[in-house]
Amino acid sequence: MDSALASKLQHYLPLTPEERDVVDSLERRERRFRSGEVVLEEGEATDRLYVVTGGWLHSSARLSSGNRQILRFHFPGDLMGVSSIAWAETAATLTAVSDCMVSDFPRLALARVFKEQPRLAALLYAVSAAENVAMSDRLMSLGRTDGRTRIATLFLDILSRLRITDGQIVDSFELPLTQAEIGDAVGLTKVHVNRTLREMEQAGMIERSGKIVRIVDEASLVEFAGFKDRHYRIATDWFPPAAMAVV
Amino acid sequence: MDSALASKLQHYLPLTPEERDVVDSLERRERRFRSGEVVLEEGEATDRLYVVTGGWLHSSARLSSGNRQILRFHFPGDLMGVSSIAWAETAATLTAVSDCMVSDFPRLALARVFKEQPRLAALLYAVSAAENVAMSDRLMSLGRTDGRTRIATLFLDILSRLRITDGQIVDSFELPLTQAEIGDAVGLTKVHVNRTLREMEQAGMIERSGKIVRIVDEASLVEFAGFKDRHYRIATDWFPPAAMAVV
DNA sequence: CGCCTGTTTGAGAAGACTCAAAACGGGTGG
DNA sequence: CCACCCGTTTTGAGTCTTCTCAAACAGGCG
Repeated sequence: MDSALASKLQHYLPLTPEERDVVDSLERRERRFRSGEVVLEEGEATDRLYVVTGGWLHSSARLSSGNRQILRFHFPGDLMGVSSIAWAETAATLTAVSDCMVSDFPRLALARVFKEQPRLAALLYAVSAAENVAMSDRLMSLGRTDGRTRIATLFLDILSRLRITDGQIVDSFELPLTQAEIGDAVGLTKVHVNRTLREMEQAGMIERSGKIVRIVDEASLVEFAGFKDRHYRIATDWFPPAAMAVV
Repeated sequence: MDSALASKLQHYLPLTPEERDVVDSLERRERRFRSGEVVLEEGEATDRLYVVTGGWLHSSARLSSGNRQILRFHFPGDLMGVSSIAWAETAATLTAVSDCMVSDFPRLALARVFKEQPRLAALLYAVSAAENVAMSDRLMSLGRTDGRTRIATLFLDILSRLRITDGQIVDSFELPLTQAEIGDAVGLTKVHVNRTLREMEQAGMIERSGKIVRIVDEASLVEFAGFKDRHYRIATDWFPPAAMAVV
């Protein structure tokens, strides 16, 4: 019954009942996808946005060379397919990483949010700004650090984002990605990912068994990778007041 | 007298007089910076946003290793320092690339936009979404392509963004960047940038004289780099109607 | 003229890539 | 319960791109 988007937004700001209603109305049409299934293909025409309500997905794009870059991972509460806000064609392919649930709504529905719930609109804008900064962090990671640091950063990012919706998680998590996929995310080949993971394990940074990854000493890995958590908090003090209830 | 932000936004959507007033009110405090000057330092506390009203700037961040990554270039009409929407501390350093003009306003001023001009707020959101996609493109570029392609992509991006405000520009532009700065933008060393530029020149992709760069055959360079222009158009058809004038 | 910043060139090293093949592991059908 | 299969992980060897260190070379400015 709990809307995933609402619960993510509530993490930042307690919503009024009216705001909740509006958010909930964006999550009516829910669909289930199996691990590996494609929700939306790059280049497809769409005017819809997608919300993760359970599981993981990623968005990726493909180069003419055939290489693929994974652009982002999406966790419960995340808004996906944001490019359809600005264009009629999707910019990235959405693929289910694990079995997952996704609901979608037409971008037209956002008009109501902007018109009737300015505070909620401001929150969406702030979340988008935060995502922009998180993207910048990844840019730094790919442009200016070596393989080991890139993978460390990826793991820390996943860990911190899983924690937003799952308070249980302490120092390990299940990573439903192949090494080839990790490579597509951090800009390395699968072969090099393998060697690097191995090195990191030997160096005592991580432990692996099956698909479970354990971060041995998070604080020092954060230090090593220069990791910054961009999702935990955002400023809400400048927002306009919530709309009055129409009584 | 023409507000730079307004004129960029008008490029996407004709603004009502009321909308224009609100936008113009964000550009009152204008300051001048000389090439190389720092407008805002990474980590500094701020609650302000910045608008480029003339010239170029870039935002960058520094790794503990001392390496720097240039995250974005900013042209007239661009909103900078967007991280202050979400946090009290700046995430990136803003530096003037050329002599330039910048105006700034407190993030609190955005509240009025969201409250009174929902259509304008939607436009800002859509622009932010488009920037997110542009950032994804750069991620692909750094993660999955070689030096030559990265530099080609950078040049094409600059060219197309300069054209938005300067219709004159055809196939060449002044590049006020050192090779070290180009390297910081595309994730290469200055030495390698030098060699790559030289190669590109020999291959007949570009011509250089002083700070002027000429793209010899734009269409085939676009093809070569898989470049996509993310700034020219955005969809506005889902926006809520403009607020009525209060008479 | 000399200095400073930026560009160019050289040479060797390192990180990451390619191609290739072997080992592993979980799932399926006999 | 075993044998087989397929996708994934691991390992090996050689290559290429990019980096580092270093020094020479412009060009503008006081």
